[in-house]
Amino acid sequence: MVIYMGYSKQRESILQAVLASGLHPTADDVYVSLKPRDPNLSLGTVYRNLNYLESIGKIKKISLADHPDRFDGSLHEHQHMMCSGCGKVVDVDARFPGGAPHIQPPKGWIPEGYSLLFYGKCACCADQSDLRTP
Amino acid sequence: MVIYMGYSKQRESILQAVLASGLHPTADDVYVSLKPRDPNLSLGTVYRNLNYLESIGKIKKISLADHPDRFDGSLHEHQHMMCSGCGKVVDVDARFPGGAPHIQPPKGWIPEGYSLLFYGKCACCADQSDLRTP
DNA sequence: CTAGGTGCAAAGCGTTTGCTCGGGG
DNA sequence: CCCCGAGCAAACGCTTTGCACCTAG
Repeated sequence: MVIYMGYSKQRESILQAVLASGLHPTADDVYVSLKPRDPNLSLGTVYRNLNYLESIGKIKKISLADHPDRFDGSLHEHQHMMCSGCGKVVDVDARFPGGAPHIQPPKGWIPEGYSLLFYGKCACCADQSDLRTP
Repeated sequence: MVIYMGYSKQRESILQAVLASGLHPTADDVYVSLKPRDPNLSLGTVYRNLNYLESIGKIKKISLADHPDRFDGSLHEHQHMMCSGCGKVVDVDARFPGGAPHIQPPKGWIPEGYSLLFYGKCACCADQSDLRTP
């Protein structure tokens, strides 16, 4: 069942790849995972479709400083934590004891939202730091 | 008075340019602002020094999705709001009624911090949207 | 004298885009 | 048939880097 218009085999499998992976794949992750089954697939197509799928709200893009963007098929409100070592991203659910972050917008500005990203070291990158600094 | 070791005229003026500008300049902003007084200055040097100054904690880097990084000479705890139109960044002070954002870190992860960025439309970009969609 | 910084230019990376061809409806 | 979308490769914007020269200490 195709829910959106503008069908193509590639678009379908790119969406499925993001939904299936619980790992917030990068464009290249998606490309690499699909390439074996579809040897003609091109990276440009992956980028185009990921952006398209984001624009129609079927997936979300996670922009990360100094790491390639990642994509997320989970549309419910949640936050992410990124490993500052390897760039891996996991879901976390944040508690805001006093409500969501809020500011007094500067004069003349129209607030649109905020982005909140936690960062830290994942288990395996933490281990590596231990080894390097014994 | 030179507070840090490893002095150079360029490094000094790059630091001063960031401190003097209240506008969270990009590397290129700094380059353009200094070029007239120092025609031999190269963009690579600006990048190198901005990164160096950040690494020793004299300035902070603000990473922004889809816009060049910006640099901030204000070291006190504060937040930023970025215009989704033109990329301009202003300081805002966020109030967290119940304390700063907090999460239960995933098993094995070592939390390091978080980044919080508000976004919206600045006065002049908001005006332009009004004109385009009357 | 020498350690480190500069200037320059080229390369790097992730991402986007122009063009032509192909396949779905 | 027609049009959207794929494939390919080149271009893009920002940033980093290799190398030879220069400069502060």
